Amino acid sequence: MKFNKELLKGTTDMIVLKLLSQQDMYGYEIMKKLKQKTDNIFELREGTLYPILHNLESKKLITSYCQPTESQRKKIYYKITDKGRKILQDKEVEWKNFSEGISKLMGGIAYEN
Amino acid sequence: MKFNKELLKGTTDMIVLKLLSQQDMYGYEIMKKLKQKTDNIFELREGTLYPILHNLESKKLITSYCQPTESQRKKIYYKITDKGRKILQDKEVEWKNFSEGISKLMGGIAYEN
DNA sequence: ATACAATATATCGTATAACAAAGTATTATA
DNA sequence: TATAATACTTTGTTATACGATATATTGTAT
Repeated sequence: MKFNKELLKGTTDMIVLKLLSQQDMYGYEIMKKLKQKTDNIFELREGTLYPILHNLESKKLITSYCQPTESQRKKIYYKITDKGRKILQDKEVEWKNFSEGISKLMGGIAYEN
Repeated sequence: MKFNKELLKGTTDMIVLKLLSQQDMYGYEIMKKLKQKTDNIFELREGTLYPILHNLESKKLITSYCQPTESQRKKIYYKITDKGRKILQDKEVEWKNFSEGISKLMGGIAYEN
């Protein structure tokens, strides 16, 4: 990643919920999709993503199911819930407030006090 | 504050350096200035700010001095160094990359995959 | 005059969260 | 047939913001 990983804190739930709001996905797919969508700028590692998914599920913001398949490979699909979409909206507003605040601070003209 | 405090992580050094790039200030003044400049949206508490100032000073990004005064009150003024200004620029670029990445993800149109 | 709020700095313990690393197992490829 | 990629899990580490508490000075209200 091209930035301090600390910056990511507080945004991961929003990112995962957003991706799942567009389509159901399994964990590994989310990792790949995030990298691909952001030209490798954003990345969530296994040790970060899977605990997040378990946590979101425990809060009923997403649900999981196993796609019926002929292979032995375990794939756990996740689907965003109505509650999840609501929380996603809240988090988007929160992010907007925060990033606009930073912009105001950082983009501020030198003479303003 | 009107947002998840986790969002602040990774941005505090940048914020403090930015404020000090505009004028020398003492700790308490920085706290007040930040609140005032952002209409109470942003806030750094003592337990956050003072350790940050000590840390930035240990890294030579800021220096401190005591303004000569008739009062007994201890006020430690901080001044950004050339190194501090350089690091501030780096952090601003980092923030730009990060926030643009989030925008791309969150503002993305639903049909894009 | 006297209590209380605001100013000013400091530090310790706590909580959260992202990551690295290591582990297990399946499927595809060289 | 070994290796890489896929797929999920868990444990320990690290960074960092905060709450709480402490100390002391200065200003204000009763």
